[in-house]
Amino acid sequence: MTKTAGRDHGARTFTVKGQATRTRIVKSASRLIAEQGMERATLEEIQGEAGVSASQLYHYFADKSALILAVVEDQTDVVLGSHRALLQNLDSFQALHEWRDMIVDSLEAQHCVGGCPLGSLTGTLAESNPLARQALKNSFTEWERLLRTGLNAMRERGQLRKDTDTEGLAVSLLAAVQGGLLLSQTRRDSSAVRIALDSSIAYLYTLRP
Amino acid sequence: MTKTAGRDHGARTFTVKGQATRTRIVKSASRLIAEQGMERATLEEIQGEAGVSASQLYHYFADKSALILAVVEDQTDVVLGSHRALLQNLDSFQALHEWRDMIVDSLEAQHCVGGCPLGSLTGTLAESNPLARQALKNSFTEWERLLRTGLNAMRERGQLRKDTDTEGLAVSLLAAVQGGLLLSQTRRDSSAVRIALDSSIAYLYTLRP
DNA sequence: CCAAAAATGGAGTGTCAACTACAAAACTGG
DNA sequence: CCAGTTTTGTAGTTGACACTCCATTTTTGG
Repeated sequence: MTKTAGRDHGARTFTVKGQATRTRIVKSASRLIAEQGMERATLEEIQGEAGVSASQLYHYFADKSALILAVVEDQTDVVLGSHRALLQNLDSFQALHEWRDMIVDSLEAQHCVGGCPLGSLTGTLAESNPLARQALKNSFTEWERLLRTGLNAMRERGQLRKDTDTEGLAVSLLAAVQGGLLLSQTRRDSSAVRIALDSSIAYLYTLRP
Repeated sequence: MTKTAGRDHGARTFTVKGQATRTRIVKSASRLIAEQGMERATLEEIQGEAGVSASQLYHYFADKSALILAVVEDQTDVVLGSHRALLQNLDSFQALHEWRDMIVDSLEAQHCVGGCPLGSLTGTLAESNPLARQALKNSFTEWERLLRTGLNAMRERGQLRKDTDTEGLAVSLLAAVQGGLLLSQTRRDSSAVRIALDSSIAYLYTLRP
């Protein structure tokens, strides 16, 4: 008979209070990692930020890399959530510009610190945490799918030529977002991502029927 | 009278042998960091890779962050060096395609591991090491300048319209490189960066006179 | 060739962060 | 209301890793 309390991290059963605590930990970890990088975001600091003790942290996560995985999932939900709203009814170039503004505005809201949460996590985790890399790969694939779906809708509505390669364009747009955010993060200036997106959109204009 | 041997890391004087050792350390550090990320690349491991002792490492570098700064400089030289050759005589769209191939080929040569050394370093250091961020910012600025100069040359040669915004395009191209490499690194598949660059170049084609 | 400086060897130390042990408190469900 | 379970507190332990000390060897420059 196994004592199932404490560190059974297989398929856990949490109370509402427990879920709240778990969420608080993940959100705190996400915030600290985005704001000051993985190295400086120690578990102790995360505990302080979340207002929990070490035992609580290990009650909800097997180890640090499990927490990191939860952070990747959380940031994926946050980022893709904000994009989904705008990309699901991508019916015009106007909507595309609004999408660009959302990206630029949200970067400026954090004063260009952190860049894209998913992009930054990739930089730190891609070569050190295979599970996280896989999760990030899936996140980017889904993001790309959102873009492709939106572009397909525009194409169906006759705003892009029928032979438009929406698959390739989705990758290009995502690359422009990521590259632009990386440059803007480095420079603490949102102009890079704005310019990169404007170029990508300008290219789309040339693909009108 | 100060004993200037050992850990005087202000303005050092090295013998050729010393320089060689220092270089060996930096190269080993660059390699390990690129291949397995900052966290897993401990100083001990770097010592092993370079075949030096701890005292040697601290003979040449004040501390780890000084070594990291040297790594940023080293990778900047390596990356920009390979681009300079191709961008300095950017005289045609053909040359632009060769530039794209160089990027794709060099990523494939390392099996898509590490992505862009500078981009990955940014992901890990931007929010934890202000000096490194500044150095990376300068590196990207110089990279952008190389691109702009190349595009200017193309414009002068009449391959781009006279009113072409080479400044913005340079940023866009750099973003496409960085974003594409990030996605390719995550997927271990070079197609993303190839597609991103092809789109950017396709846009340039629309800017011919 | 010989001092002075530079380069290296080897064996540490201190700190910090991830992780644990164990028990008490607070819930939950019947 | 009570047994079982989940949640939390306190006080550790451990190991790794950045960094140091000092002696010794090698090199340099005059």
